[in-house]
Amino acid sequence: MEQKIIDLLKRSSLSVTDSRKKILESFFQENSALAHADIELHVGDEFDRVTIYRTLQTFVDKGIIHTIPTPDNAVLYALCKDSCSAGHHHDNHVHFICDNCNKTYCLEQVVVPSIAMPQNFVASQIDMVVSGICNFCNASS
Amino acid sequence: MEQKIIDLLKRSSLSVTDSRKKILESFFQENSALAHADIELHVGDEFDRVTIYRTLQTFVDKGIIHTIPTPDNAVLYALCKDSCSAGHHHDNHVHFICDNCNKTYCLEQVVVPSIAMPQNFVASQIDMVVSGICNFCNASS
DNA sequence: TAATCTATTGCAACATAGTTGCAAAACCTA
DNA sequence: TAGGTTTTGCAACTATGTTGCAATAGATTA
Repeated sequence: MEQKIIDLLKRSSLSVTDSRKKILESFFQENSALAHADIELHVGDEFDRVTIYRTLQTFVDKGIIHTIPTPDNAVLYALCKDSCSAGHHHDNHVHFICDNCNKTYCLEQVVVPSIAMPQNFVASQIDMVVSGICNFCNASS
Repeated sequence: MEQKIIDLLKRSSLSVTDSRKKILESFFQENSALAHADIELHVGDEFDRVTIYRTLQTFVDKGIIHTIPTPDNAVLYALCKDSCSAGHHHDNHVHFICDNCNKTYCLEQVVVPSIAMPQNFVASQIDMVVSGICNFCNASS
């Protein structure tokens, strides 16, 4: 784990610092998307609020994580797959928000469908967010 | 215009007040989605910030407007079509954000496609936000 | 592994967005 | 137009996010 995280940071040409390691660890431990507040909880008061904001921004810039738009306008972050690179995200998958447990997942295997646009509209990016009940909540009820 | 707005308010069993009229007017004048800040600009300092927040919330509750999730997590509001009613929105259309003029439109004629969900995931709502260049910006370049 | 240079962090202060309680004002009904 | 009810404005507060700058930690090279 520790080594995997260090490798990822080096591969992204980022210096390996305690806060970056701890924050990345949060993402590897949870397999769902995290809000800034979730991360603050996870790392405790070991690091400054500002550091977390800046670290998340750095990770987004480097293509390590991507943001997810949600209907209630909370900012969520999730790990990118390997195909993402700095400044060029490939997260064309659907995001799923569970109304029950409130977790957000990347449905890597569900690709956003292409749609027909009206005359003279040109699409460059499509975000698709589905809400409902996730597999874990369905299984446990 | 004035009468159309008053009718809409009465139909929604809301009392007809100056702020509600002025805020609805903003939506009818602009045919794109509006952020809280846009509305504040439009109505000037005639009404309190808090009143605008509360009025928008009331309109959402009554099915007069709906919110639009955006990739940069700004809250946008747009008029609902007649098929919307209190507590029950039918805005299953695609939303479009222009990267050039930065306006957001409801593409009423483009319906969100249904997608196949993975085992045990059940979808109840789908939001689809497309960004790119709108017809107006394409035509004028 | 010590010296140095650069990148990162923490602090403080600030900016913006949104919420709540309560008294005053506006609206609706009869 | 008098009454009760709803809406508004004000003030204060919370949450969220940003910026500049000095101190610190990480990386590099000898």
